[in-house]
Amino acid sequence: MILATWNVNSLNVRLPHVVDWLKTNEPDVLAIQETKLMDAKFPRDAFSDLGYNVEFYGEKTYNGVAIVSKHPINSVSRGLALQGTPQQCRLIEAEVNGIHIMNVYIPNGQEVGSEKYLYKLNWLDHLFHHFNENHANTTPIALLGDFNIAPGDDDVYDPLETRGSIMVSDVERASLERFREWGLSDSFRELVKESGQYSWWDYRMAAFRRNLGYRIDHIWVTDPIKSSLKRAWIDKAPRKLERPSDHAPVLIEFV
DNA sequence: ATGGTTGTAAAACAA
Repeated sequence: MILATWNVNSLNVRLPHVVDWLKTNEPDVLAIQETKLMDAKFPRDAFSDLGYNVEFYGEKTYNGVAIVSKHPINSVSRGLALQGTPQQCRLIEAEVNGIHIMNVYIPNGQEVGSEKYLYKLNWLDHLFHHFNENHANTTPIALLGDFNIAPGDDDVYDPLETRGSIMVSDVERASLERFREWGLSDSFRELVKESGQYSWWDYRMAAFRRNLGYRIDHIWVTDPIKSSLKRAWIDKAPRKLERPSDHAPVLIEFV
């Protein structure tokens, strides 16, 4: 079974890339973030024409998530309610092949200490409580998506230059570590130990060409999946295309 | 510290 995650930064613009990529890679499940599409405008047919089912949760201009799957998508649930703030479309979850798929677009946070940063930490708190209340770490769960956090110093191009900044700060990392303590493992790091492996490169400063990246897109899994992991990789090919997303797909294979 | 780029959508804002 192959699970994948990809922040496409506008499904409208990226649909040709996504369709080509699905044809080439044929994952069982693809979790998409930043569709930036209202549900009424979601290109469902583009996926069904390829033999994929799709469930989505979107809004105008920002955010938006979708689960694409060869298999039936059951028990779909959308959203994460935070008191006092309007809902943003950042979470969609479902059962696929006996696996609980949780597709997240964790807030970027903009700058450490900003209002958006506090929202990011608050959102992570709510996500963690949602885990504690609704799930057991003995069941097959994949938490995947754009986490907007580089878990370790090997996951960023320059740990000294970026130290303490957004996606790297100790507080963000500590918030994410709770999920590890709860029973999730970073599947990529279970299998790949090298540094310099990134999933996001800023559009600016020729960051991709210079490999000035961050590994912020993740597939974190519980032990039933971890114990059968075969492969984990980042597919940089779509990042090299004309008009690419700033993120590359991340994949795992397990039996 | 600022700026560099892309997407949305029509001037900023988010990333």
